[in-house]
Amino acid sequence: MPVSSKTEDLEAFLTVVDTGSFSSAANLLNQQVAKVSRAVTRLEDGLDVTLLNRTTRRLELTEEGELFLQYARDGLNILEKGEEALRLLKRAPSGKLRVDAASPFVFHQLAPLVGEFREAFPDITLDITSHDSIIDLLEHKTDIAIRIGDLSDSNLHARRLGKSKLHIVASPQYLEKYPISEGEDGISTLNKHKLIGFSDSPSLNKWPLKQDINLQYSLRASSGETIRQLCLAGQGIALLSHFMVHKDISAGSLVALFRDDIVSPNRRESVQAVYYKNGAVSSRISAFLDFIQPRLTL
Amino acid sequence: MPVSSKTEDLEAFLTVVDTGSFSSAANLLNQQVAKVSRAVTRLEDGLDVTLLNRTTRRLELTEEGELFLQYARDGLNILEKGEEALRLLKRAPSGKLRVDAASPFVFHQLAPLVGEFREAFPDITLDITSHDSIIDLLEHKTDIAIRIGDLSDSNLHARRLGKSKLHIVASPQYLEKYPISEGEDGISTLNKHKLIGFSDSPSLNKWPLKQDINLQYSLRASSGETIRQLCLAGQGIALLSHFMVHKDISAGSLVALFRDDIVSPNRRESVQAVYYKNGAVSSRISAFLDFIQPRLTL
DNA sequence: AAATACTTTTGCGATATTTGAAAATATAAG
DNA sequence: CTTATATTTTCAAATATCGCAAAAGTATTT
Repeated sequence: MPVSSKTEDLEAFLTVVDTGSFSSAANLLNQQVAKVSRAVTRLEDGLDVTLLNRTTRRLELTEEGELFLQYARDGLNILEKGEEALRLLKRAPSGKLRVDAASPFVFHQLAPLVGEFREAFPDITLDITSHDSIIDLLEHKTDIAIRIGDLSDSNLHARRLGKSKLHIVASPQYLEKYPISEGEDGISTLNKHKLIGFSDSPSLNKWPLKQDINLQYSLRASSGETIRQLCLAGQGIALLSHFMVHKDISAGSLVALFRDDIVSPNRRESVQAVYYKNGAVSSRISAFLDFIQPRLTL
Repeated sequence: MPVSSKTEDLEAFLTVVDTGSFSSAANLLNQQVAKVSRAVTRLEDGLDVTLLNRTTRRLELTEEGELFLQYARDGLNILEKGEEALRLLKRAPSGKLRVDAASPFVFHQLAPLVGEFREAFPDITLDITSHDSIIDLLEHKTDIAIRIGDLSDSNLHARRLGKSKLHIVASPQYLEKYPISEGEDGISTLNKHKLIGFSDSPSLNKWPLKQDINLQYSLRASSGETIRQLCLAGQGIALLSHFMVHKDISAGSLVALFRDDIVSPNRRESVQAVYYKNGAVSSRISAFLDFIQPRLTL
């Protein structure tokens, strides 16, 4: 049997009992007296009992009212506690948070932030996973996936964390051995070089060049991190995201080839976080994203 | 802080969790799927939290949903128990029932029924009171007042129990000593007789005579029962309700004077029960009235 | 890829409920 | 009887809800 009483009406009933009158209850609830009156009447009609015997001067609980009052109080208190628990949960995020991202992103971006994040949110248990391909969030009980590049349509919510520039890089050692012109003409000589590409990822192998060149890779790897290592080891030229190589470039262990205006000027991969969201975003999720977004170097 | 969740929405949420899908929940609740969907969405919006991560194929409680589920279940269960308690209370009436009636009515009508009533409703504790004047039900915590004659307007509900004929009576001993003509002419001689009237009750002293005679009482009493005793003792002629004297008349200890057509033919006092009623009538009240009404001899 | 089968969500007109303000009604006190 | 105060009712306008159908999402099969 379903519960017929509405919480609003129960609330009104309890307040009337507590304050001893409809008008003071209305005052306390910041409502019209008429509304309170109607609420109690509706409650009584729904329950098919008289809860309060009332005149304009007096108010008395009937025996039925007395009986029901206890239940109404307890029931509402519990619901109220439930709502309060949710509010607390939002205020001080806690629980398990599973984040999935490509391993290079974890390695270069997420891992360095973990320590600080855990200090800020000690009640959140992080679980960082890396999968080769795009995963199903529900199936892997994953709260957030960080994806680079275009999203396939889905009913997930996405939040853009930023854009990462793409660099064409090689090590100084490689370049010393196999020099390449830094000018526009250098691009057309690319296929004469040792190029390193991604296994099974046509999109990542499409370099942002003005000229449409069908690049020939003499070396492939499935992980961007492997490709970076190969570059550092002087194995060739590769296209890698800024977030993976900016330190190497600063340190001089990798060199970024070509000026922006020679390759397609605005070639940037967008970095996005996707997550389920029906109503509000879980506090864990927003805490995490709010935390990392300003700290990322994309 | 008031509870924002509506019981209907909570109910939908719980059913969805229990059945594992919106459509089966809708089926169980005999509602449209759309309604269930909207209910859960409304709940989530109100709480500003995502309770269920759902696709068309899968359904999973979020951590927040898991947390809130417990409270929602408990809260609704308690409210449900409250409503069930009220239903039980109605089905098997119990508790205190305070009935007020004029003492003659108690004496002649109610008292003889008490035994049987208590057998039928062993959980009802009867408290029968008699007050001289019309009482305030709330003030005396009285559930039912039985009143004879016209009611003054009030916001009480009234239920007519029947009408009681009025008899002009005297004892055979009195009549032997002071004979009176049974015909129409006898009425005009009334003021030569010893008449017994009510103290302080003009209405009860207005006899239902065709002729408008200003009756002179040589004896008065405030209680109808006292007047009856005085009549039985041969102290004079009085006007009394059928319910008070029908046994005396049957037994021959009192004589009803004048035929109906000689006094005003339809002079009957209505006997009514009054009680507070906002929504439904308390089960005690209706049990009592349902019980006594067919058993009264008015 | 496209078709299919099933589930949830959304759009929308029709219907029902709720609302605020004022008027009406009820009660107790002067 | 009047007054002061409290509750209920009335009524039109604003909101919300409902049921249906269409749309969108998801996973499996063709």
